[in-house]
Amino acid sequence: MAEPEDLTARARIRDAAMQLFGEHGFEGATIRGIAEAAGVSSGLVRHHFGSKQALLEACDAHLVKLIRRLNDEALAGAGGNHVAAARIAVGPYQAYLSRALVDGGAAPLFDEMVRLGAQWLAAVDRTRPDAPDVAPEVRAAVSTAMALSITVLHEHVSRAMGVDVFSPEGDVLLARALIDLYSHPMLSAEDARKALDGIERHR
Amino acid sequence: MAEPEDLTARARIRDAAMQLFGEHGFEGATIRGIAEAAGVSSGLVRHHFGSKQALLEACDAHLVKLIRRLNDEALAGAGGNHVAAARIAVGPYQAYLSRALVDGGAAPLFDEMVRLGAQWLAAVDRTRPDAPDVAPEVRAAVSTAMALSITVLHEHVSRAMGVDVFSPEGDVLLARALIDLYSHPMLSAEDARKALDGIERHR
DNA sequence: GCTTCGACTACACAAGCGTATAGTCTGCTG
DNA sequence: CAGCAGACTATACGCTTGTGTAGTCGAAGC
Repeated sequence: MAEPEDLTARARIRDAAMQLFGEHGFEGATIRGIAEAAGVSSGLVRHHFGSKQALLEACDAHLVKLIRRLNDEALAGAGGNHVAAARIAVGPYQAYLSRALVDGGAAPLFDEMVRLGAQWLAAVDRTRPDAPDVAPEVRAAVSTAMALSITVLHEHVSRAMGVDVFSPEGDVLLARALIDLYSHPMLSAEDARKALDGIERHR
Repeated sequence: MAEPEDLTARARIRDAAMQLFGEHGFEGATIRGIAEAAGVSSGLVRHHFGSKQALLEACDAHLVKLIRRLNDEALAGAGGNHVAAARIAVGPYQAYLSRALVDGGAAPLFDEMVRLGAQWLAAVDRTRPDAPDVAPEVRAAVSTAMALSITVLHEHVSRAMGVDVFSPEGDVLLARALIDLYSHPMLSAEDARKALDGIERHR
């Protein structure tokens, strides 16, 4: 990322807003605080973005653009390893992503990730012996949420793991844990059948 | 749950606070709004809880007590089916749970869920052929986060699934999706080995 | 050289916030 | 009956908030 002093004031305000929105939430962050963090007057924030709500929307749009670019890069580069997808490095914007998802502002972003996940799922399904029990988009929705959970709950995951998941050591440990979890089914075939029977009986 | 008019004013205030904190976040919710939702004056909120911060802490404590009770019931009743654990029905408090987790207030709650998950994981490990690659507490942390992701991101999961995950139909669909996902490894043994080699090489 | 326009600041304003205080009402205790 | 404690309300006080307005400054265009 560029040095702060190299960015235009508009970009500096947006970056500061994403950090403070992520830290304190939309209501918790103040225009004056954002302006100070960006090194400008509070009036300039209004001059460039019009209102606090519009500033938030600009941040959302910026995040979508950013993630889309990261997605394209990852798709072109790593060849679509989905273990990496669970460790999305949105750099300094993780907190903002979490807030946006919980506040409900990141809906288009989530939907796009589901679309990407469904694509990959369809590829895996072709090499699968038994027919899946539920529609691909449903499984894609659930596994997308699970992939995002590491980012959204990174604070708690880090505390429970004893290492910051976004540090180099934490990243390696997390990757190994994900590989282990993803390569070992938590339910045996008979357990799955029993669980399904339980659902049918329950209805 | 009891009817609102049967509860003491203190309990009504706490319930209203949990709903509004969950809906609008800590800063977004107002004491006056909470008081109105509870049908009392704003002064009474202060009389019972002292401050907004203390009210939040009382809500956190109430949630911990509530989840602990639900956990005990589920453990005693269903026999420890962990598919059910991913569909924690915290009733009308789902939104509050999500906020608390993202705001960082629900740390003890998350930790307790990890402890419970680790316990169950240890049981599964005993019937596992190969030795796990990473420590149980790490895997427990990751799978706890994944289990919670459905609740935290329920809005997005529901939208992507086309059904509200907390409705009866959505619950069944979600359960079947989880059983399918949990009984089919996303990574084959060789894929896992390749991924692990990739990590080693990368270091 | 004068005008124009956009970046930018300083200051003012009304509204809403959490908090504080004074007081009322009710039921219990001696 | 008096006294008191606790639930509860009404109202007020600073303070911060988002927003609005007036004005400065510097560069580009004619």
